[in-house]
Amino acid sequence: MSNVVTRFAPSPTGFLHIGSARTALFNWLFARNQGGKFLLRIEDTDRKRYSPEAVEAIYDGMRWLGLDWDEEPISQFSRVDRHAKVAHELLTNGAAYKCYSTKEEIDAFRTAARAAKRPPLFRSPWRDADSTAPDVPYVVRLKAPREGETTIIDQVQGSVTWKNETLDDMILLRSDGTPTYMLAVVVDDHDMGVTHVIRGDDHLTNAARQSLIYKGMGWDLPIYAHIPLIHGPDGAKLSKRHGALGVDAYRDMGYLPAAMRNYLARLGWSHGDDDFFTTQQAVEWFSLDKIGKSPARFDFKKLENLSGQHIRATDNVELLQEIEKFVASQHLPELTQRHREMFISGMDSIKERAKTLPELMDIAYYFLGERPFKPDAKAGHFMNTVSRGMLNRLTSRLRTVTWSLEELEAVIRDFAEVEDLKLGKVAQPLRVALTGRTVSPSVFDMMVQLGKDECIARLEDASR
RNA sequence: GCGCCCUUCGUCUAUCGGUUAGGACGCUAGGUUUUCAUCCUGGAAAGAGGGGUUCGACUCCCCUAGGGCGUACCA
Repeated sequence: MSNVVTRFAPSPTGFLHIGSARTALFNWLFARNQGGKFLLRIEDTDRKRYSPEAVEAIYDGMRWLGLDWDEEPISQFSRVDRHAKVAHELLTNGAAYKCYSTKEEIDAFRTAARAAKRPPLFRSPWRDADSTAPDVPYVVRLKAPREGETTIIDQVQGSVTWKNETLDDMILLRSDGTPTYMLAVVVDDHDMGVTHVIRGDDHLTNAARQSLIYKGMGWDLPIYAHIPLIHGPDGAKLSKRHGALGVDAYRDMGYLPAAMRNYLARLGWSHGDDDFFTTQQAVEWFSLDKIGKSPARFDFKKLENLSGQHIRATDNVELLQEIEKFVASQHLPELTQRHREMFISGMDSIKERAKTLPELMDIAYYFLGERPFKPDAKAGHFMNTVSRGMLNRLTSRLRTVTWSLEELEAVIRDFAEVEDLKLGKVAQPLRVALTGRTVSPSVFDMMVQLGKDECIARLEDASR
């Protein structure tokens, strides 16, 4: 095992955001590719928003996506004492200072700065003051350098430089003594031994600011990789109005986790011209330098196509397991043993007709449903006195058939010839009689699978 | 406002100075076919704009435009 350690650090917002899921996937792929560790940390310091259910939702999403993590997840909130300790160390070694400015003073400063067209970065008067200070609440601020520049070497963004005058003295510890996100992230990443920070590029500026904390503590910087965000189909930031935001929504729509991983990985990362690949291949191929810098738009059509390809490529027994998981997650009636057997025997012909699990189940209606199979609106057009008569004659012939695929096909083709009909003219009413629908797998395949008794019974239902 | 990032077919992308700019999704014209799919064959479709550098730029540099992110005692 290498020393690579990556982490995924979501806030428990109630669901696993699809964009976060991709970030998690990249961290997971990199760790697995390197033979390192992939850790999970829940950023639950905002207690107003915290709930155990929200944390569970993150785990659920991760499990569904098949992103397994190493070691126990870390609760950021549980580490507040450690964060405060680091803040005080920073205070002691002069890398931070106590700031007694009130919110009102800060607001006034910003308003004035804006009016004077100066940067609204707050310049605390306490930065260079004596530590002999009033006995009132204070915040701990980082004493950020005001001269020179800070450069972040990023595996995706390249070398990015900021003038230090554009970086502020950010707050490390709030006036109530709790740590801010900026401090907590740095301390946790360091303590967890994180070697590679792979996260959304909305954090790029934060990397520069956070690097100053590392410097203040004399810690080594992790390797950064800021990946571009995912946008909606219209190019705008992915939001509620684009629909499906959480990975649970994709599970509910019946996409295969493998397809999801494939699609998400391909959004912003490439391996030559490969579009369709297994998770194992993605793990083998993954590298940070093949991640692009521009944001990608979410394309449902492509996801759907990939989902269909994965369904077709999945082993039948495995696919049945996916169906059962889906059925359970949607609280649908459990499959019976007969259903399972029918799925296995008919899978080859139904799986090439479906792009999602619900579609798969819809096509399986011919054995999931129960007799009698009443024709739906479209199918009804195929049932009339003429077709019923034809079907009756066919039924009598079928009673003497031994029901092998070859014989069935031969008999029905011969029957069509005798009736002076094209095969389709026989097959379509037959399909309707057997399934009540105009769309289904091959009638020959279905008949063999359903068995003679069942088919004859359905034909008799239809003749009434 | 300031800072940083981005810009190849409608979409995801390949290309790492020299290609008829390739693939995939989608679209489209056919073929296979008992329906629907699958599958097969073909087609339309791109370097944001303007300057440089160079024998030669999609590729390197600058400017413009457009988009994104950041600029909190949120994370």
